[in-house]
Amino acid sequence: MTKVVTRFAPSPTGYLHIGGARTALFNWLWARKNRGEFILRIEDTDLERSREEMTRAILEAMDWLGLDCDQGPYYQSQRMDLYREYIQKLVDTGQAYYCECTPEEVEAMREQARARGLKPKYNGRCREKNLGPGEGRVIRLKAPLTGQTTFNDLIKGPIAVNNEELDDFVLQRADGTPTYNLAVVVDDATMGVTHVLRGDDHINNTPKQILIYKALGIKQPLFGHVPMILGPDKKKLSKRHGATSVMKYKEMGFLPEAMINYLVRLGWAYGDEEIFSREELIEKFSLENLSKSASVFDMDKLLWLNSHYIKEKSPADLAALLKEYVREFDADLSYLEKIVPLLQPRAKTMVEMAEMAEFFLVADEELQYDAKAVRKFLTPEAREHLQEVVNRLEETKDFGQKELEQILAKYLEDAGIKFKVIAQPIRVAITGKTASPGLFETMEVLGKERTIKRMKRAVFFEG
RNA sequence: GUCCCCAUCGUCUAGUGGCCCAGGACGCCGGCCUCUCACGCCGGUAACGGGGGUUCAAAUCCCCCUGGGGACGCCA
Repeated sequence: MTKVVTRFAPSPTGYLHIGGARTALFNWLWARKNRGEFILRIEDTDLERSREEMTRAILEAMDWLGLDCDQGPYYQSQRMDLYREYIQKLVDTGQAYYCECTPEEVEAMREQARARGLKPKYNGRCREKNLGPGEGRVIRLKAPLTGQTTFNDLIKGPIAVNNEELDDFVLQRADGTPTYNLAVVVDDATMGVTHVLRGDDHINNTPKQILIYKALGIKQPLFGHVPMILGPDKKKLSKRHGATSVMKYKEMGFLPEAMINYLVRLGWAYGDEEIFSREELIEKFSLENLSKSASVFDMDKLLWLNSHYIKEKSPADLAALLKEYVREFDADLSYLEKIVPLLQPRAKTMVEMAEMAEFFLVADEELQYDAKAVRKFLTPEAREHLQEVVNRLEETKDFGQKELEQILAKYLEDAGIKFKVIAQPIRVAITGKTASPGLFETMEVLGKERTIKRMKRAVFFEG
C-alpha cells in the first residue's frame, strides 16, 4: 500500500474562509488517519491577484486551527520552470498547440455558441495551424472531440462527462504563466498526491485535469469532491452572509476546538455523536461518511459547541486566552483564573466572557450601575439592609462562600426577611447589574475589601 | 441557455430493502432546579419534495418531474 498524501491548495487572493478551512481539515484528517502526509501548497500563479499578506493570513489561520503540514508551504510561483517543461512536453508530442486568437475573438466564439443554445466554448480555430511561439499566443490542450471522460468520485460516486462538453482550454497564458488546471496536475503528480479532496465547485475541472493526466501519461490521484457550505439563504457562503474568514471567528471569541468540531460535522457524521476530540476525529474520520449534499452554516450550533468547549477547558488555559479579549488588562492571571470558573457556564464566546468579567476588573469607584437596576432594587429599605449587612461583613475575617452564606443566613433570621429581599440589592451593589454569577462566589472572588467598598458606595449611590 | 452535482425535521444529520407510523443534535416551546442570569435535568414541536415503477416489503433500488446548488475565464 502506498502512503497517503493529501494537500490543501489555497490561492492567496483572500483570507482562509470557512469552506476552505473545512476542506483543509478533511485533507488533514485523512492524512493523519492514514499516517500519511499533508502538504500545503500556495496557488499563486495569478501574480496579479496574489498577495503575500494573504499567504501569511492563511498560514496563521491554519496554525490557529492546528492543521500542521508535513511539507510546504510550496509556492507555485517558484515552480514555473517545472510547468513550462511539462507544457513543452505536450507541445512536442502534439497534444497541445499555440493559439493566436485574442481574448475578444474567443469571447465572440463563446457568444456565438451561447446564441445557439450550446455550451460556450473555444471553437478550435488554431488547432491545426501548427503555430509556433509568438507574442500574445497561448498554448491550448488538443482535447479529444469525442468520447467520455469518467472518474469515480470518492464522495459522489461515478461521474461522466461527454468530451464534446470540453474545449481546448488554455494551459499557458500569453504571459507564459501556467493556468490553474495545468499547474494543479503537474504539482499533484510530482508531489505524489494520492487523494485530492476539494470543494465540489471543482467537479467540472476534474475531467479537464484528467485529460491532462492522460496526455502526459501520468498516474492520476483519487478525487473526492466535498459539498459546498451555504449561507442561510442556501446560496454559496460569501461575505454577504457575515463573517466567512476563519480568523474573524477567533476575534469573535470562538475556540479552535469548537471550530474544528463544528466544521467536521458540517458534511460528516459518525452515527449520533456530536462531540469529537482531535484524537477521536483522526481515529474515526472516514470518506464514506461524508455527505453528498451541500450544508447550511448554522451559527447557533457553532455557538453551542463553543460554549461546550468553554465549559470543558481548564480555567488556567481560559484565563490566558481571556487576557486577549479583555480591554486594558492590568490584573494578574491568577485573578482571572479565579473569575473564569464563574463565567464558564455562562459565556458562549470569549468576547462574552470578557464582557461578563468586566465588573470584576473595573475599579470599585468606576463600576457602572445600571440605572433601571438601581431604581428597582436599591430602594431605601434595601439600602438599610445593605448597610446592616456591611456592618456584619466588616467583622468577619474569612470571606469564603461558606462563611458568607452563614453570615447572610444569620442576618436574614435576625431581620426576619427572605433571601430574595436582599439578594438582588446586593448583586446590583457589587456588580452594577441584575444578572451575574452566584452571589457568594462573586463576593468571594471580589474579596472582602472590594465587596464592602462597593456595597457602601451603593448605599449612597444616586443614579 | 448548456453541462455537472444534490434532495430526511427550520438547521446539522442517523438511516446502505424489513429493526423506521423515521433516531440524535442545535434552535424553539413547556416544566423542574434556583439568590439573578446561566448551567444542568425532564418533556414537547417538527422531516423522508411529487409521480410512476421494481419488490412479499422502499426513506432506502430504477425512471420522470420539480426544486436547489455549482460550473461554463489567458481566476482558482
